[in-house]
Amino acid sequence: MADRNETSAKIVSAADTLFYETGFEATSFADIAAAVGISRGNFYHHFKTKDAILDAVIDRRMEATRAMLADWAAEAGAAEARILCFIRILIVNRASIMAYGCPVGTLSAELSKLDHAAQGRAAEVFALFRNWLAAEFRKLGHEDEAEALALHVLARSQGVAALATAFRDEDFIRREVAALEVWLHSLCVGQN
Amino acid sequence: MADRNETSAKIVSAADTLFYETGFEATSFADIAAAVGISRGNFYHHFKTKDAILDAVIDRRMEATRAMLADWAAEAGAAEARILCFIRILIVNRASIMAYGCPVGTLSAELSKLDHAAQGRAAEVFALFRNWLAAEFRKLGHEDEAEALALHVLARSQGVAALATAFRDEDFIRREVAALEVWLHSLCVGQN
DNA sequence: GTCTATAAGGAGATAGAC
DNA sequence: GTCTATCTCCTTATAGAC
Repeated sequence: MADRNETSAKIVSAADTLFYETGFEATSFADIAAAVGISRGNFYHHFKTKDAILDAVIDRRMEATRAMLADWAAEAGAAEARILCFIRILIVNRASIMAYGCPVGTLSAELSKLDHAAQGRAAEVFALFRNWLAAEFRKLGHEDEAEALALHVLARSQGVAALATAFRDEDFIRREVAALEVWLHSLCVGQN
Repeated sequence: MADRNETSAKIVSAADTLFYETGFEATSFADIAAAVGISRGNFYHHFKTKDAILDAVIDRRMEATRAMLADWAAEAGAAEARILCFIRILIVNRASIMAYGCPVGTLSAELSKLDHAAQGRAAEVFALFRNWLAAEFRKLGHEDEAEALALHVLARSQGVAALATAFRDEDFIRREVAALEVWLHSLCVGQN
């Protein structure tokens, strides 16, 4: 649906980046068209409205997230190692996080303020992480608290991203990631 | 500076609310003028540019934050009780946080994406909380870690606000606040 | 200090030629 | 499938009457 052809895919890819780096509202059709290298007129052949592009961008992010979570499940053997993959995105993506925040959290926040129809779909990207993390915590033996633990990790990582953007402090990111690793390990002792 | 007269103060107050509830970029002069009940023309008599209103709004938030922190310092005796005042804003303001997020964090995030000149001033509101919290942690005897602990509490509360907005989950807020209270108390044992 | 009227430009969106 | 030209609406901002 999102990648009917090459030009459509390029548009969605450029919109994805621009929505992340400058925001949904602040990104104009002209900006996306310029990034792809097509005219504004041609643009409307592929997407009728700005909301249609947003839907395609969220589709793209859903797919990319599913692929990333599947990769982590394939690479790392134990649940603790898999959850560590999630926590360490903060380190891997620290440069873009300090500049633009978390793509999931900032889009969700912006759409909430705009009272946009797609805010529920944006939260589904969050839900993908939440459900994946909860499944991993269940594997660690935390059946009853799995959902709460998943939300806790998600919240900690969102908070780190928010402050990292405000203060541009890389040491802070590393400190918080280290603290999260200690916290996670304390949950695994004797249960892994 | 911000409240030269009554109309100016009304404009800044209305802009403060609108910037929070719908975002800086998405709020137009017409929106603010309509909220105050004045014409767009009159508007420019008080503020020449949109950035000038933003500066005044940040000034207003800085003042309001200083006043709130001073109140907490006056009300609550021990450092633990004061820090609890901060943590419990999440409960007190849960309705608006679930709808629009944290006013400090969401403005900071939006200005970062816009690469706006005022993003540093928006981060100063964060710094007000950080410095105040750090001072309280020092009183608890955590001299060396005071800054790190302050950033940690700030990050936890930012993360809770971000996910509360995405999932509109009040129970989640209460759970995380309870966890923060336990964490804080563990830092106070034998040192308060 | 407040208003109406209006300028100048950019936004989303459309029509139709090639 | 891509383009240019255009439409309409809304934005920030100004001019000038009262």
